[in-house]
Amino acid sequence: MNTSLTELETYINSYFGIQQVEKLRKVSDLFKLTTLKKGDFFLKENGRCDKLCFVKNGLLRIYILKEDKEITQWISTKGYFVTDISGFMFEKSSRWNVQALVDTEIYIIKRSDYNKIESIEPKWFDFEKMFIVKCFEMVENRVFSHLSMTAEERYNTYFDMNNEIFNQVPLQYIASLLGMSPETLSRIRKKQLEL
Amino acid sequence: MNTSLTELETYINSYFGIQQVEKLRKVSDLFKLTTLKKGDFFLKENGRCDKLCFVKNGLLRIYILKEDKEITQWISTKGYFVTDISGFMFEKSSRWNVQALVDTEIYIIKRSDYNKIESIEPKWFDFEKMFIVKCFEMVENRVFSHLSMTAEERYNTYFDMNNEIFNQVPLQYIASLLGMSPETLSRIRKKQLEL
DNA sequence: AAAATTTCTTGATATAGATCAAGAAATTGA
DNA sequence: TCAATTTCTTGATCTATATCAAGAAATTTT
Repeated sequence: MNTSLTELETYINSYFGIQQVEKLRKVSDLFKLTTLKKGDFFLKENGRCDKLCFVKNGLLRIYILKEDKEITQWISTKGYFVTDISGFMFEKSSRWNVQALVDTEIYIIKRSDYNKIESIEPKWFDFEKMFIVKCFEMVENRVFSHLSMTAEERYNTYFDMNNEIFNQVPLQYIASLLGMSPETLSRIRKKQLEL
Repeated sequence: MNTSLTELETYINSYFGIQQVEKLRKVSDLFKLTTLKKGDFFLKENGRCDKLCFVKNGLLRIYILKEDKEITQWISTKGYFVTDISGFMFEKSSRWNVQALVDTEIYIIKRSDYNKIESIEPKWFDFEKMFIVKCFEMVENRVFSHLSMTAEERYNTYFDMNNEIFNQVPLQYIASLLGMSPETLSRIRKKQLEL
């Protein structure tokens, strides 16, 4: 592997395992760079879900409206692949809203182009499967954190992995994603400062 | 599709989408029927994880020991496929314990045989991917339930989908899986009876 | 840069759910 | 079938976290 890979190629390599430079180029050419302004949506609840994106920079919030409350399921930073995976894979409409929290650059691939990848890389199915399994594992860990940790422990774990977003994102969203109220998050953070 | 399919074939058909009777027979022949006595383990934490099983009847509990407490991640009933998915796929050791809660009949497939399926059914990768995506969706829903529901709401949702296991399983395990104490579960159930 | 809006913090209070303890009920096993 | 063990229930109490409210701080808009 030489060093002339683009950022996107590097991520495709590391997430999906494609090795050959030529294939990486062909696959990454299927992605189109787009800019979302703060507040713009990549996906809307119940809307079409025929694309996947990769965050080049900026922040995307995945959330849903439930009984007049916004529940933030996740916040994706630079380097994440984002879509409503089951909407995308099963050609259903999106369950989630995906909205830019700040001006955000994303590489978008349409489903029709996504489906071409297997002809570029025959091992694609295998790579893709492994990728989805990793996603599964990550979500499974989140369930586990709710079965076995306090709010403060969940905060600490999340903070250790994601500290760079705390000065960019309204904390209320992080509170929601961690399953606690904004006030509780605020108090936990205060307590941590005092130590 | 005729009606002479075995139970296992029927499940493989409905979970993975394989249609042809001949292929279903070949795939299901890779599974070996085994009986676990109550208390026997299918997988052990940190043990080998080179097999997947399908529950013919009985109950398997997936759990982990954390700081002297058993955290029950899931209970699988008849019709579930069970393994430590990331251990199985990535050839790592198992993260979970999987133990029979009652005498349980399972069909076991070894990883080496599992890997033969793609030669029987060329579309296997696709079916398998869809299956994993469904698993992902299910776990994602569980996360969402912890972000947006009370203990009682989680109980109700779970009960509606799984009421048949409530008279077979120690309730403490169900409490753990729902992320609440046994006492809380007991009180919620009492309250529901009173309505 | 001031006004308007949104977000965050903090205190007071409420409450869901945890913990502890003990007896009741159910299950297992000799 | 009776004793031993495990599980469940219930009450009392405690605690983590939610809610409400109001002012402070930060951000956005004009």
